[in-house]
Amino acid sequence: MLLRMSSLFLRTLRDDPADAEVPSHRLLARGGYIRRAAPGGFTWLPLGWRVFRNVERVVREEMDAMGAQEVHFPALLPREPYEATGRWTEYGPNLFRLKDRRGNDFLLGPTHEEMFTLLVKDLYGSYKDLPVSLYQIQTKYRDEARPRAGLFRGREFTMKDSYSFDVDDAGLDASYAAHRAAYIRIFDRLGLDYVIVSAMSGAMGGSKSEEFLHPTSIGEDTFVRSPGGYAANVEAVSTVVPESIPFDGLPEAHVEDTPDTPTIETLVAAANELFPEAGYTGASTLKNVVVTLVHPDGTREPLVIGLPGDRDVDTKRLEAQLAPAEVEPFTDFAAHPDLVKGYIGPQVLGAEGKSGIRFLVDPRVVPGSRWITGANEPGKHVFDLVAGRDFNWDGVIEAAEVLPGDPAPDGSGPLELARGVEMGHIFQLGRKYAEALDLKVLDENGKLVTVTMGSYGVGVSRAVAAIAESTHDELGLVWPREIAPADVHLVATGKDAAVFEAAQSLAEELVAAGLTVLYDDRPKVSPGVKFKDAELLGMPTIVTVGRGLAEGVIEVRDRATGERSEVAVADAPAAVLAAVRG
RNA sequence: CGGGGUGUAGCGCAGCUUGGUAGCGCACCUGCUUUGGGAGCAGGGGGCCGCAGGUUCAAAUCCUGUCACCCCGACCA
Repeated sequence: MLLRMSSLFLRTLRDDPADAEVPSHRLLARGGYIRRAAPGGFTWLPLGWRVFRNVERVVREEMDAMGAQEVHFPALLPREPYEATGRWTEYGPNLFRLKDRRGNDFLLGPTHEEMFTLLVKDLYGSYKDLPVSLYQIQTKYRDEARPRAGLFRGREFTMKDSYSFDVDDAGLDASYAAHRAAYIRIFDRLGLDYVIVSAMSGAMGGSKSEEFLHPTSIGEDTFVRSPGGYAANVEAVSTVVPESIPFDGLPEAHVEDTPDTPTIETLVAAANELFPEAGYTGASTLKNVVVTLVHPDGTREPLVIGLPGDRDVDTKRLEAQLAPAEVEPFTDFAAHPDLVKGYIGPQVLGAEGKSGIRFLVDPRVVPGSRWITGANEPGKHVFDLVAGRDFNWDGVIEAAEVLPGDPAPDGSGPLELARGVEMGHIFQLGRKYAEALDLKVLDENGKLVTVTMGSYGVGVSRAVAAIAESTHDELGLVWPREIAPADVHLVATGKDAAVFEAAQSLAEELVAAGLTVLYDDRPKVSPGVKFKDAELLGMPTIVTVGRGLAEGVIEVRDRATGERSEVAVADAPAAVLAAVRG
């Protein structure tokens, strides 16, 4: 394949687009790879589309290799299947909903669990048909509140999604493992750094879920890792629970005046003034955070979270625990006189308490632990309030923020926090969708059994952005060979006809050998412009035919390392092929 | 969802305070010169000044609304 710059549909920009913040977005726009077409939607230009298809090809090859079969659904889907699983409403405002001319409801698919489940139900009915894994590479639509960072978070994007169908849990484990291995191969081939982290498992009851995160400072997900190899999404981190303490010998609770202590800092200062020998810290206090739970059916319920005062509630962790309910700030103190703003204490909380308000505590609140907390009276706090003796709770919740240095739950050392972007997600769905949509097969005894499923996704368009983000340098893009839009960027400089003839014949030889060559054959363009463009566009090998030709040499340069060498014209094709094929 | 900022040619920006012919650089076209690190000179084409209302003899400019984009925040008991 020969791409001639003189006729390629391409215009590079000298200045960064003002709305592009992250490097990948800036460089992809400047290099003429993508063009913004709508809020959260991009047009792929010829070079960009070549990169996109290369990523897609890697994904497709690995999915095929693991035995998954490719299908293709419409993006425009009817309401009914999504109604059956509750997601028509549960998905909320992120779902693009529309009506046809007769007034029937449709949606633009944000993900396709329902459709795959129904497809298998349509065609298969026996355990002998299973296992089967199906996938598609599809345009997905999510009405994001705030599309961001170019291709990283759009409202239209491309995802490879696959679904496994098995008759039993052992089968699901095998399908899950096969996908996991395929994903490792995919991200290795794409040249993307990744960390496999355990994702939410709690709320879905033991089902397994892992995310492939690409570590980057612009990432939207926070994850943790330990020196001993533990890695998890911050939402999935479980707290190391301290030992319970016997009540014997613990002091009695006592109420103290603590005026003007609206924050934990001021409260700790006041406490240490009252009892200088105690050495109180934020972790000695129990703060009781009120939120409003909004259930999917619209009912609202106040909920109090009790947690050590040195930690804030992590909204993402909280919501992950409470899903599908959503959390909103609590404002309605007027309707709940038992809640004394700023001085809420657990004595009035819980199903058994005076207020009857549900009270969940952090796992660190174990029986026998002693706390300074609100006395349910303005200006007063209670000290030495003992959990399990002086107050009780309705349950335990992992809602406190995870802090650097917290112990890893598997004992592998202190945790560090890092940011990442989700590139892939593998998930044991279990029987949720199969049950909702009644996907059953006959087993070997002729009995109907519900199929168990997994769902697995890779962000294809996002991977393009992540690769650009992770490999660029100050001059421009630096594509890994596997996904570069061309193998070689061949630059002809000067105005000498001999240069263009030599470059042309080299280009033809390389193309004949199977390479894709991006040939800068533009006449009357100065060398500086051509070199800058070559660096911006980021082909892995840059070959220059120019002033060296008089001495019978051309220059071969590696975009990533900057290494350059001169080779004799006659040896050039072989030298370039060697560089490209490593 | 809240706060702040910005919308003027393909890209980057000025003009708006004080209403009166829409400008600059890059890119694009023509000619001449130049050709190893984003060339020079001369000439040229390209604008619903985000959109919709309003005020005015007259609106890019003032007012109202709306949409979009960018940034920050999302709870502090």
